[in-house]
Amino acid sequence: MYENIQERDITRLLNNLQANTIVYKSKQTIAYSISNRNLIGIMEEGYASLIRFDYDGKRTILEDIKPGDIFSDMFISTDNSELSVVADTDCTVTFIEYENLVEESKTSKVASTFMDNLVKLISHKLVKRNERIEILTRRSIRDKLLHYFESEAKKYNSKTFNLKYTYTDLADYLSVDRSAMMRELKNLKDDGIIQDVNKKITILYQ
Amino acid sequence: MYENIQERDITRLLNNLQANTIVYKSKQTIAYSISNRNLIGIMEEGYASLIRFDYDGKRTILEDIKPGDIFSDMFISTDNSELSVVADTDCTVTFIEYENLVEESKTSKVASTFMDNLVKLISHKLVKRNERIEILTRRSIRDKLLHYFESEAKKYNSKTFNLKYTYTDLADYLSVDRSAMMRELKNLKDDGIIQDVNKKITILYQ
DNA sequence: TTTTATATGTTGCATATGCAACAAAAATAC
DNA sequence: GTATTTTTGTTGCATATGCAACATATAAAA
Repeated sequence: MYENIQERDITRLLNNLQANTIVYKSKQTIAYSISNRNLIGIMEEGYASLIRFDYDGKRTILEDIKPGDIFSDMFISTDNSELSVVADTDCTVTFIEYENLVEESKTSKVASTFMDNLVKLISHKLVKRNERIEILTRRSIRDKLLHYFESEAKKYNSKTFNLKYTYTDLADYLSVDRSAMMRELKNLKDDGIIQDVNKKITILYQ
Repeated sequence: MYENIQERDITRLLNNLQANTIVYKSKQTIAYSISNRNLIGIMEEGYASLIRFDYDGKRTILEDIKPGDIFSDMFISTDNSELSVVADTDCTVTFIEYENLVEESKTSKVASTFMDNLVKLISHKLVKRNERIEILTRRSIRDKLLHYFESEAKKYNSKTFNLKYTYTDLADYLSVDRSAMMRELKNLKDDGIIQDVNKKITILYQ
């Protein structure tokens, strides 16, 4: 979020924007704090997840939030307020008001660069969502798994990579029944299409 | 895209940004023109769709582009280049280079407002993607249909509304087999959960 | 108009997948 | 260290759903 901005300019900008920094403990819910209006949270330290909790207890991971990432109620539909940001580790978050940033950007080059970074981060989120949709639109669990594996392989530029999710979380991400996914994973191994030595996946074809 | 900007300011800004306007015929593919780098297309007139074509001929509508909407290669993953923007009607599109806009925004208030609008439009896209994911993560066709219907009902603030998709396109949007969807639609009608008088849907419960 | 293309509506069939219900292993908390 | 929670691994069963293959209706093109 602070690309191409000098350390001291960051401090001055955040001051001007009346940013405030809050520390959260692991497993705390951060979302409630941003449920008002047009607040942008910048993850300074720590990791969190954007999660939807279903009426029937099912949960879906929508996004992994890493240091430098942002999150905001601006990106969340008003309808479905069941979305929340949950800290996976202890977190430090800086909040700024978007309208303040816009005002500032009209007179400050630093704030303009900040807006530039903002656009790029949101665009990146959009790309990630498109990838997720890409996977979710596959009709079978096998297809979903293979597409996920292929996109990970492409990302790490290697046919072998470590799963960054537990199987339980992966089933959530792919939005399929976990046991059915485990079964299909076994099928893929039996068919010699992939190798899976505890969460180190290797794609065997081509 | 031009919210809060005066007509004459728009003209001057687009000039400064060396924007160029292209007219497309219905059914033409617009995407190829934007496949270079960081070009933003502003839909001035007409309608288009962001579509993914599968290797096996399946297609998925990712987005409906209306007048005032934007599209860009910035929002599209580099991996999956099978995404394309296809004109549904004759279209007029203005293209600007994002980097030009950023430079301009450092010295021009009008460009800053433009950046503000850009952020809001992309955020809105993100919200739409979240809604799509919200629906796609439902496990059954019935659940997908009901969630789609409920979100439409909420949008129009009425239990009755007209489907804006053909059934074929709706099946694409929900990413399910069309015939299976038709069957489930019939079940929902038979069970007295919805009414469907050619594409005028009414939710009957509550 | 006539022709062609696209959308709607329906059905039989095979099977993929959700669900429930476990046991065992691993990780985390105390 | 022990206790507790979470994750992994597996299976039987019922059925929802993809697929193929139609006929008909509607819309677009000629």
